[in-house]
Amino acid sequence: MKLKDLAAELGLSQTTVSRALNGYPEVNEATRERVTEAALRLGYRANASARRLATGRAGAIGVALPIQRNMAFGPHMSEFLSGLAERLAQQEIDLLVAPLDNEDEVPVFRRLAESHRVDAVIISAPIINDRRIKELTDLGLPFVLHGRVDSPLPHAWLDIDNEGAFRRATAHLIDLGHRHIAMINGPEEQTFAIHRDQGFRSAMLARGLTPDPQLIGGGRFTDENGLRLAQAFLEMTPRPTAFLAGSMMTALGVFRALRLAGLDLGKDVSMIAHDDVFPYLNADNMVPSMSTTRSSIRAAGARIAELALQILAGKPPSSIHELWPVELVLRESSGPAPADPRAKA
Amino acid sequence: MKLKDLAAELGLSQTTVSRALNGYPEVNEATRERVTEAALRLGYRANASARRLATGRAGAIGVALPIQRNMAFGPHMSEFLSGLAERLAQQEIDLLVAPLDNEDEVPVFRRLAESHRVDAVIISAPIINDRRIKELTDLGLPFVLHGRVDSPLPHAWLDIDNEGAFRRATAHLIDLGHRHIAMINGPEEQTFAIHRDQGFRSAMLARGLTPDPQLIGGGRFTDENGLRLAQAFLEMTPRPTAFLAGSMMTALGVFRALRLAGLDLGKDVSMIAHDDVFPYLNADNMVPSMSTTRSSIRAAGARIAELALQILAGKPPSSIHELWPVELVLRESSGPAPADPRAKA
DNA sequence: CAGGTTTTCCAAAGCGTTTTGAACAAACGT
DNA sequence: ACGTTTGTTCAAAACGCTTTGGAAAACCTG
Repeated sequence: MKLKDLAAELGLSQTTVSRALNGYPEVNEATRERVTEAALRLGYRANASARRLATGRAGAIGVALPIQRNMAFGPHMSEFLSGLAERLAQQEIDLLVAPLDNEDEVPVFRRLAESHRVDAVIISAPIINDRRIKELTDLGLPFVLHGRVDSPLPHAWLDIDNEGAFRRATAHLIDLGHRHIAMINGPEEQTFAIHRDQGFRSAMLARGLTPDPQLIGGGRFTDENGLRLAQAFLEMTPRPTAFLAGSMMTALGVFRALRLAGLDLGKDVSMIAHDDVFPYLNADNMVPSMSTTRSSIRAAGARIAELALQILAGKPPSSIHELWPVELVLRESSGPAPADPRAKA
Repeated sequence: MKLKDLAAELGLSQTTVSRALNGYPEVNEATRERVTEAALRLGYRANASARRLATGRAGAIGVALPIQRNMAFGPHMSEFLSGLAERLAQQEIDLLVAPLDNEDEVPVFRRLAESHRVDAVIISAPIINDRRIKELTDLGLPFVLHGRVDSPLPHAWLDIDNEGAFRRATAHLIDLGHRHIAMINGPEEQTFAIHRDQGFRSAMLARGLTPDPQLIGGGRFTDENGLRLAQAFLEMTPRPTAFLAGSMMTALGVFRALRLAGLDLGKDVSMIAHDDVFPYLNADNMVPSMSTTRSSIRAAGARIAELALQILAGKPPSSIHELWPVELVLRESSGPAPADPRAKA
């Protein structure tokens, strides 16, 4: 069933049928109803490729999916995608997942752009001097950045306030009497990790404390990495009485390290972790329940999709900047520093 | 830069250039080289929409992404997608993610099919009497099923041996002396959960044991659900000395329940969990390390993409059935049953 | 070298939409 | 009554590719 058939069926021209279905004003309301009814009845739906060719719009938005083992964002990705897809579906815009085998997204985006496969792309997790900003600008492919990076080029971005979140979390731990706070950050080249580091340091310095470089580590958000770093930190003197963890996955690793060391979370040691809000891993249900800096990555995805649509509708990317606040949710894992913070393990 | 321009640039016809680029035999090898060189140099890439319109192929494969809070497969999805995307990228086939707001995939697939947006779809997690098999067959939209379900209609599927995996795991626990084994399964309407249940029961019955209905539960793969069920089971008399968990997420919940009950995993109580192999959550790094039935969901995704491509290449779906064996990996969490299995909590 | 094959290339006809430019009728203003 | 809008419809021209059906050129074969 194609447009031609439908038009013939109705005794109308293709033009009129097309316009009726696409909501153009210059068609009689009675005719429009007749057309939509027939389209529904006969199960007509415009061929996506033909429409795209005719309109010049791809009707799809691309997102690069890092597929390597060492990618940092495994569990986050599906939540983020859900958010994106949720919003795009309302507009019948497709979400195109482009796998990245090596870490270089640029040729992938070049291919997408040159073959007119997508109208825009979403990029995530910028590093310092991220090449993608420039390359996409040169390519003329609109994009929204999830995260934030210094760049002279105007571009749309949405980020959460990583700096503020970790500043507040750190300040809270200090208020609880903690002096030796360990920081388990994300991969150090990521700007969000840099921002978190800045938040951590500025809170420490503001209270006259010096961050201990021996208690600062970073890396992928895996349970393994959390375990390894936490174990190393617990061997240090003075031993940290509090941990900041960049993700729930590393927090799980810290959990285990504490357990192995026979330490009681929430009493001997405190922890605040960043929570991206996974439906299957709830900070509230942990034992003890986990204090977190919380921000839904799914909500961010939905909003980013919305922003991408706005850009396609003509809004200048340079006018799109959103910095989302992050909640600090205090639960059982953060408590007052123990009496003798220098106690050995 | 379009085909016409490129042809003009080379002093050739569009036909020849198109054929040269698409690897047709009837073009002089020297000409082909000239063409490919020029295409590369000038950054020409065929417009995807135009090509699709001309060939009638969508050049994309669809997958439904459940976006509801209560979806069962959060963390699995991104791994599975990675697998799919990885394989499809080699063929320059797009992966289209279609969000599902309600649980009914059929209208979504109907839309994809009618608008010729995809050439095939992947469906996952069948339930008993799954409507999708019939609907997709009626729609004429090729598909591969990830999972398995009884259906008179011929169709392609790939599944892991859930029944065998849980039979072996259960048998192993029985061999270790466990008599009261709790089962924390997936959502009961899912066929994989049914298969796992069958494996569990058959192993019990084979050794003359009766599964205790009080110790069998199911539900979504969340830490919360694992915690809740494990806590309930630990209150039963006789108390279970071993747990089977359907996923790493529920296993995390069981971990916590044991901890709250002051029980030592691997000594007081044993556990074997199913592991879909997440790069960010490693059974080996848990404390104690976790015995698992292991099968990579990413590998399954890659293979399923391959099968979908084969179907598009003309292979009959009815000839495509793969049942993957599941490894049983024994680690510290499974040990001999304690001396007095009837000990109260 | 005539006749037949094979190789290499091309013009033009699709693919199923949207969109442009125009046509026709009905309604309007004077 | 007549030009002028206004509302509604249409035929035909894109959109950028693939593919069909030939045709010209080059290469055999006897």
